[in-house]
Amino acid sequence: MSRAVRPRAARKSPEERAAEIRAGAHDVALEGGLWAVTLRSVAARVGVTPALVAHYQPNMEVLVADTFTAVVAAEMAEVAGIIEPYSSPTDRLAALIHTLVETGRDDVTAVWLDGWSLGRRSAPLATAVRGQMDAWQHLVLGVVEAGCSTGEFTASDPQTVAWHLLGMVDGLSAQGLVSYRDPAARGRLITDALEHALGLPAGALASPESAPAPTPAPAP
Amino acid sequence: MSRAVRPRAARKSPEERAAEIRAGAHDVALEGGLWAVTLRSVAARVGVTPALVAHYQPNMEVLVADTFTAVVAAEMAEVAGIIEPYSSPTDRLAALIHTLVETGRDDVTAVWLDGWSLGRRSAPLATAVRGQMDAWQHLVLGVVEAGCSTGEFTASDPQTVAWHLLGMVDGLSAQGLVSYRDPAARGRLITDALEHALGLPAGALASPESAPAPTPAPAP
DNA sequence: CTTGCTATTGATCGTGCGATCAATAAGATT
DNA sequence: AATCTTATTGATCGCACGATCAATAGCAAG
Repeated sequence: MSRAVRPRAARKSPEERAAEIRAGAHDVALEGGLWAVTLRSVAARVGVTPALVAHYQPNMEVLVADTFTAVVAAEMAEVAGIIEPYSSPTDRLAALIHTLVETGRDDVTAVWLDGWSLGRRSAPLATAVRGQMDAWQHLVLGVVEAGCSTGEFTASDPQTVAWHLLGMVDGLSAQGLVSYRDPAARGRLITDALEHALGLPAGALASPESAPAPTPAPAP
Repeated sequence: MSRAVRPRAARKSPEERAAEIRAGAHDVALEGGLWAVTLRSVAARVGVTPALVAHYQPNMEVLVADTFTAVVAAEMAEVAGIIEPYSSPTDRLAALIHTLVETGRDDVTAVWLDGWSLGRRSAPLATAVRGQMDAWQHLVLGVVEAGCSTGEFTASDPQTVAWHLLGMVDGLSAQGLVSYRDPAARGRLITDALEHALGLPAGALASPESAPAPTPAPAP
C-alpha cells in the first residue's frame, strides 16, 4: 500500500505553508466536523509533522475558529454565486432556499453545529460564529429588501423575515443530520412559511427552473 | 479542602447503583453536554471508580445515547407539566413557546446539539435523537390539533405547523448558545410566525399571565 | 463465626490530544 | 565552496480517553 514513512516535507515559504495548513484544516473540518480539526489530523492531511502545524498557529483554539470562518464564508460565497444570476428577488430567494436545504450540505451543517456547541467553551469560536451569522443575515436581508423594493414581497419587517428564514434553515438542517424527514419536505416547509410571511402566492418559491436567467458575460 | 483520596464506595444493589450512574450521567450531560459524558467524569460524579461505570454499561456509546434520551425526555415531561394547567390551547401554546425559548434552557439545548452532531457517528444516538424528535412533535401536535378542534386555530395542516414550530425552536435555540440576539426577541419571532400560521390575532401568543388557570387538585 | 457471593477496585494497556524545544537540513547569500 | 538563516523535524511531556481483568472486600446466608 502507501509507504509507511513520510518523506521530509519540502521547504516552503511561510506564507505558502500557512496557506496549506489552512486548506488542510478546511478539508478536515468538512470531512469530520470541527471536533476533528486537531494538530495531528491537519498535519497528516498536509503531509507534515504535528509540530509544524503547531509552529504556524498560536494554539488550536484559534485554528478551529479560523477554520470555521473559512468554511462558512466559502459556502456563503458559493451560494451567493449561485443565486446571483437570477434576475428577480423571488427567484433568488427560491434558489437560495433550494440550495441550502435540498442539495446535500451536511458537511457544512455539521460545522455549524460544532460551532454552536464548541462556541460555548471557546470565546474565539463564539465570536467567529456570531460574525458568520451576521454575514448570512446580511445576505438574506439583501434579497428580502430587494423584493420589497420591487413590490414582489410584502413584509413589514425584512429583518425579521430574514432571521425567520435562517432560523428555520438552521433548525431543519440540524434535524436533517440525523435523517429526520427528507430534504424535499424540509424545503417545502420553508417555502410555504416564507410565501406566507412575504405575501407571495402559493408555489412562488418552489424550485426555480434549473437554468438560471443567463446574464450575458462581459467579454474578457 | 476536600480530601484527596476517595473512600471506598458503599456496596449497593446493582439496580440502585445503575440508577446512580444514570443520574450521574444525566447531571454531567446537563453541565457539559454529551461530549462530557465519559467513563471518568461520570465515575467522579457518582463517587466511584471508572471501572465500575464500565462494568454497568456495555460501552459508552449506549450510555451516551441513553443519557440523551433521559435528559430530553425529562425536559419534555417538565414542559408538559408546565403547560398542562392552562385551559385553552392558545394559552398552552403560548406557555410552551415561552418556556422553551425564554427561560434559559441552554443546558438542554447543548445536549440536543451534541445529539445531532454526535448522531452522525453513533447509530444508537441517532436513533435516540429521532425518537425524541418524534415525541416532541407528538406533544406539540396535540396542542395544535386541540386548538383546531375548538376553532381557536385555523390551520390546514397541523402536522406542518407543529414541525414549523419545532424547527424554529431548534434553530433559534442553537443560535442562542452563542448569545445571538436575546431570548425575548427569539420568543417574539416565534410567536409572530405562529400567530400568522394559525390565523390568530397579533399578540395572542404573547407570554401568558404568569398564574396558570388553577386546576383543582383531587384530594389525595 | 465461617463461608460464599459479588460489588467494587487498582493496575494496566493502547490510543490520541496539545504543546514545547533542541537538533537538523534545505535553500539563499556571499 | 563556505556560511548563514530558518523551515522542519523527532523526541518528549502530561493528560484524558475507553476498555479489560485479576484481586479485594463488604455483606448476607449458613
